This record gives sequence, C-alpha cells and structure tokens, in this order.
Amino acid sequence: MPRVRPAILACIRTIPPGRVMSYGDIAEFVGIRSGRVVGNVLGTYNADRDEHADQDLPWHRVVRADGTCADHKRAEQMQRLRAEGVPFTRGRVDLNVARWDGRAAR
DNA sequence: TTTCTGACACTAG
DNA sequence: CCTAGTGCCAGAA
Repeated sequence: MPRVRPAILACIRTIPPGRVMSYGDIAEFVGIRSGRVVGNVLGTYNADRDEHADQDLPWHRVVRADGTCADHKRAEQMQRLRAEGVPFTRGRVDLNVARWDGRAAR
C-alpha cells in the first residue's frame, strides 16, 4: 500500500500562499482517484497528537472542487485564505485565479 | 483479518 | 439553490 499520507501532506505544503488546491487535485497528484482519502488524511492528521502538525500544514489551502470548504472549519479557513490574498466570490474561492496545479504554475 | 468511517467528487433529479 | 445515490481508498477499530 502506498503511503499516501506523506505524499498528500507534501503536496499540500507545496501550495504557495495565495493559492489553493482541491481535494481531487491532490488525490490525482498522489495517484488516487478519491478525494475522500485526502480529507481522511487531513482529519487523521489534525486529530494527531502532534501539536506542531497543523502549524506546518496549510490545510486551509485545500478546498472543494467548487471552491467551497469544509463546513466545520470554513470560517477559519476563509479568514486565513483572505489574509493570504486569495480571491473570493460569493463566499467561495475563485478557483479560476487561485487554483494551483501543483506542478505547473500559471 | 474484516468492517466501518470520512474535512470528497461527480451525476441525476 | 438543494438532496440522494454511487464510486472511491487509506486508516482506525
């Protein structure tokens, strides 16, 4: 079984400030077809005992395919993204501008 | 080992 | 705009 967790975390850390990636994009990046795994990784990682974990991981730069974010953290996430200069449209991330390919910057 | 769960994606209605 | 169903895969119990 491929260790997707490190790959996913590494991919998320690759996202520069002011940019975001969708769960599906990250899943595709690590070679899987379910964005659910990405969410699971984030959930387990956040639930981990490592206090320094969430500090190192810009989980707020991970959003859904349509630009919305997780319900439980959407307030904090939106605030952080806005602080980084991520454009918002009607409460959703403007993926047309902020989307990060993960390898080919625009 | 099997089973359940989940910070999702996508399509259909 | 919404809900419901299906596919999907790595962890945790």
